[in-house]
Amino acid sequence: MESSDADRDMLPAVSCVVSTLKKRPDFQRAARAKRVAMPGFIVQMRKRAQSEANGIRVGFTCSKKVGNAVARNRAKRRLREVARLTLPKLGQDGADYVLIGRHGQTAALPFDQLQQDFCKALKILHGRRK
RNA sequence: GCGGAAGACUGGAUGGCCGCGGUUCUGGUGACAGAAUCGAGGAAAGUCCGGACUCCCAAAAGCAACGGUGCCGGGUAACGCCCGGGCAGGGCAACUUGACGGAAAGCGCCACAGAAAUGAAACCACCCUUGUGCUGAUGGCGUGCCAUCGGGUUUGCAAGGGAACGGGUGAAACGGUGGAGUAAAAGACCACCGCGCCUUUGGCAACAAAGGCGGCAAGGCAAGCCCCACCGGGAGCAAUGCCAAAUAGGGACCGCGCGCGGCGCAAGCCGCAGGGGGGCUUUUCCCCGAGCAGGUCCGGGUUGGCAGCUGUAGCCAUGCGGGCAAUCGCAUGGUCAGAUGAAUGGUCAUCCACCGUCCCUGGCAUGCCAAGGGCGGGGACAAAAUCCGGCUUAUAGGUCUUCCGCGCGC
Repeated sequence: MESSDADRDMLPAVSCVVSTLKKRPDFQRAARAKRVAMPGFIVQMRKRAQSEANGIRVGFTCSKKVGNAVARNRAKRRLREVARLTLPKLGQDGADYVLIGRHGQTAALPFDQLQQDFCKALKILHGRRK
């Protein structure tokens, strides 16, 4: 019982490991792809070629427009938490996601709304790709 | 009690759920999993000074240039920092502010105004002398002019001289006030004050006090150049070292070739000359040119990883001792982030500060204060990036200590 539950949770997690984007060229490629704007953030999504990497990859960007270092760190942490809770269930394998923070709203909006907005944004992106 | 001065501290708390980065241990061939433990600040900020550390310039000394500092003494690894003192401003006081060396080394500037802006000179006014207008007497005649002699008390003009007190200008005018003096006056003279010099005393010193002398000759700006004293080579952890990948424009050696002289068959060696080596000089020392059709070896930029990377000029806690203090010495114990698209959190609940508003109670100088309750808002400035010592700037609110002035009571 427990083991089967664990297996069901583990199997997709193994095939869809969520890793972090670290290279500047990856961000630049994602910036040219499709994007959806929400009140708290902007989401970009790019379908990778198969040879590049495995699993879901996600990156976070908060420019100086967001504020000083404290404000940028807080915005980035909330975006990271949203992605961590949502992407393993709803993300598509082989895609790069980039979340961009916005001045004020990313740190101020209620956390529930941020999550709902992210689900909505993913639905729009995935629907458009078909 | 009110008002003020100086200094120190704090920078929300607790809990639930879900996460992140080191280190150690356990399991596993390994990817990894689990457990334990640690995980931002007083400014982590600005990157403004001083160092440690690393590499580069061939080394040392001197000079020049450039940059910095600038009362004195102490502290420190060092500083432009800190402490104590002096001097000068501010404050009734506690206390506080200060690019605070040199203006008789030199250059430059000081607008406007004013007579004059620095070896002084003299516009108005003042005083003296002389002449004259003027005026008196005598004489002449063309009766209001001329000549001669005299006067200057008052007044006008001119010339020469005295003096630099007064006026006026200015930020500033070759000391200030008073006296005596004179034709009028002036440090020309006298007293006190200021200034300069000398001596003595106190102090390690900056400096202060006292006494004497000089008669005053010496305006400000050095944050304009400058002079004097002291300090400083440059770049910075994206330093620097190592490994791997992928590839050429690079380098070294060999070969051909190569200033002069000597030795030698030759290879080569020695000497001299020349050139190069941080701005210059000296000394010491090092290197040897240009070219290629070749051969062999090494390997740059770039990307990734590892080291540097956190343990010490330490820091923290407690105690003792020296010192007015900054701080120093000793003893014991502890040792506390090391990320790199960058961890140290996300979210929810309750509480504690704080703000706004409403209700009720009390006080009175009738719109304020104090206590209680309800509702709403809501956490200051700001996050390590090689590491230390400082400075500067930002900071909601709260806490504590010492001191000063005023009022009241004893």
